[in-house]
Amino acid sequence: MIRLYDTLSRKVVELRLRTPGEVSIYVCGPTVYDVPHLGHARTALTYDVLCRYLRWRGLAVRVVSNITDVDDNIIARAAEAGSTEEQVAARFTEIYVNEMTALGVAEPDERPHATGYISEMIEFVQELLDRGVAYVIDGAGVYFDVDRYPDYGRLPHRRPDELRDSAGARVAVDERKRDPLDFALWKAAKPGEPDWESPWMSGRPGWHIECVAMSLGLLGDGFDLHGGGSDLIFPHHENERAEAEAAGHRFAGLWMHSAMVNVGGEKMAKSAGNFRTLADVLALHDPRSLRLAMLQAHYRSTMEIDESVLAGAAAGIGRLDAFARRVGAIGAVDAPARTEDTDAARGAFAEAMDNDMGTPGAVGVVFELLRKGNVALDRGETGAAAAALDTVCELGGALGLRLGAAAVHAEATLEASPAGTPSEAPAPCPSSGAGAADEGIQQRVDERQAARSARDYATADRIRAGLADDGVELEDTPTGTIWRRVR
RNA sequence: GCAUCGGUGCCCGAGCGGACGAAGGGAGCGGCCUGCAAAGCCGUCUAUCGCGGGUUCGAAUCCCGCCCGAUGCUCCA
Repeated sequence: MIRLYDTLSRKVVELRLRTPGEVSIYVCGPTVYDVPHLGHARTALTYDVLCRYLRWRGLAVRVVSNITDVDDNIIARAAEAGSTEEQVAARFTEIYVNEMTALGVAEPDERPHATGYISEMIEFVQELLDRGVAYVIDGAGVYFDVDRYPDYGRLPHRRPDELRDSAGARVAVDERKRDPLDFALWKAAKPGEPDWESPWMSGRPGWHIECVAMSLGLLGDGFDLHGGGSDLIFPHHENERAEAEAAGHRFAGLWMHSAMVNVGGEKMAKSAGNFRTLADVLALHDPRSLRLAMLQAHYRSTMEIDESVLAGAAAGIGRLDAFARRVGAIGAVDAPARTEDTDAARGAFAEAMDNDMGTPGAVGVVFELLRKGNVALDRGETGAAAAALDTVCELGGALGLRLGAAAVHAEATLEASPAGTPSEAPAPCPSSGAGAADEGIQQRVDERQAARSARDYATADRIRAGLADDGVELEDTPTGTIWRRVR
């Protein structure tokens, strides 16, 4: 039974599916007016891991994640850059998608753009107007009438009067609104702003209606799970919920929110001067290191990211890869499909993940199995080691961690038996092989081996040092020397 | 101010009434293995679980108070 924390009920509840075996998920994507930062990475990674795990559990997952490409920030950005809103949105959408791909975040099944759903939004606003839960203010926009939705405030767990007290505290309230809490479904366009025709006035959609139209439009009423960053709980998600339900639609079955990333003890934000772009991190680190670092914290706890955290995770990735190399170096062996250790690991892994996506525990399980695999290898129990590697790869894969991304070169594996043997590592695991450019290196490795055999360690060490200068690292194993590029 | 979440070893970070004699990762140190490295293994630093009360046969886990921090109430992932 898969259980997740539901923001609405504030409880860890069973994930109930609208259709058995199929999970429908909507994740709020970015507003594309700037480059992605670590917070976007954490949110994307959280739901990427959720989907991968659900698929590993045998469920069919359909995930929709939008791109908000009409918004005040985009308009402001276009104005200051002297370009159009379309250009700004297109540029940052491309960057976002590229960086998510680099991060290893799987493409959602659908990535709708808000601008592609304007007519659906207009219909939806009309539906709300027809039901009398929205009203038009001439020249300003169409507003949702919060008083007509008695459940308002349940998601953020605030009573409307509490919310009302702070509404307008920092934002000027249009006094023509019936209630300060009322929010825009449709905004009248100011001169020069992008706009669409509507039955009320030319303008553009409000933020919340965009997600309602896209989620309900693509996934249908009562889809299973709605996710996003915790900073979206209010007002965005609450307003989405109000709009959808007030229009008579059953909305999300479960609300999931991932926590924020802090830098230097504070929420990362441009205004705090601690803004870290994803590109900055990706330029310095293996994307898997960022993923591991985030996996090692629970998705609901605020986490701190700094160089030491990243470096620590990088070392962990190094161990994972080293294990794959060691096992790879022994070549093909008869590996049992399962052992006591792999069965136990699978069980513990699922147990951790089923319990509100306990990735830190799940990662712990993977590392424990890795250690057992290494012990088996040290003992010469190659079958058990290979079985452990298979499972480490499989479980790592369910978390989006691929092993052995760096090329590994080993004579032993070059001579290994044909593909398809039982011990052959599954797809995400390392494959080896030497390209033409590597022949020179292999030759030097062979020369060093010859020197070692002749006990001419001075020569052997000189060759090794030379290779190190060229960015090639060696590891002597019982089955031969393996080498890899470290830069 | 109101609300929510959190304070666990040198660092990150799980656990959330009994299997905790507190996972896992990282850093340091010692040992084993290795011609030497690398990789690996073992050990260690390494835990009065923010402070003070209480409930309980039993509390890191529940309750009360206090201190500290972050977040939300505002565009925000």
